[in-house]
Amino acid sequence: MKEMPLEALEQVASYFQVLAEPTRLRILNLLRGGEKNVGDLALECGYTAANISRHLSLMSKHGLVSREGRGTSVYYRLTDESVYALCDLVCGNIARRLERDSVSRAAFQAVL
Amino acid sequence: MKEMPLEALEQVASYFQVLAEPTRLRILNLLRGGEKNVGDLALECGYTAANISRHLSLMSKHGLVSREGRGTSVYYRLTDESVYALCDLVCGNIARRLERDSVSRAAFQAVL
DNA sequence: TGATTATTTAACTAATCAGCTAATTAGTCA
DNA sequence: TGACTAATTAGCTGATTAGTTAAATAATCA
Repeated sequence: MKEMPLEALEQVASYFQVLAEPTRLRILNLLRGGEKNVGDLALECGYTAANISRHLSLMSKHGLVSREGRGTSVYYRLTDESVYALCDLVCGNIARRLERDSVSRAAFQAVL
Repeated sequence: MKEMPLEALEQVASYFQVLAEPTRLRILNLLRGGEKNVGDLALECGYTAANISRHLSLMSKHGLVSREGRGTSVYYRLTDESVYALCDLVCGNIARRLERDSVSRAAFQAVL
């Protein structure tokens, strides 16, 4: 059994924190289709560009997305696809819990 | 590309939220060694039993840990080990980011 | 240069939450 | 039953943060 130093726990926790927000998950999902700029993401999410920009900035800081300015716009893309593996694991865990709790899985069948 | 319904995003986000806290990660790590009761976990973490109890209650609600009362004590154990797969993926992502940023990986080598 | 558009940052508000202490509940045993 | 121990819950405080609007910063083009 490894002893996790506090600093490592904090880094792992802050990474999970980035994923612990529906709007950021939505942005990541939108980026499955390829890079998009801030304004387009804001429109698709129905939030202000300022808000989306802050979400993207946080995700960029944690290395989930990469930034590239072209013209007056800034395009973001996924740094790598491993984030989807995380989400798939979580979806699996949630589905298993729902199954254990004998609750309808209908809401997640579309996702899995 | 799947369209994630908002409710699903919120459930995934709230699952990540459970993992986005150093004390809860520490508890999960302590439970690698097998079940423990609230008081022992509180001692090992250096927090009050009230605090640890609330963390355990949240994790139990999300199906990460299972509760079993024996005598006057309540023992918690991991529901399954899949949570460690999540943490390993995150550790890998953090390590890769540190590598990209040309920063020392020393802090994580003990963990990987 | 100035005008225009896109993004970022600053400052604010409301909501959430980790920690605490104190009170309450639950289980054991004399 | 009452005394005792363990766990949970209620209520509080300080810190964090997702959203907003407004101001500031880039980048292009006339």
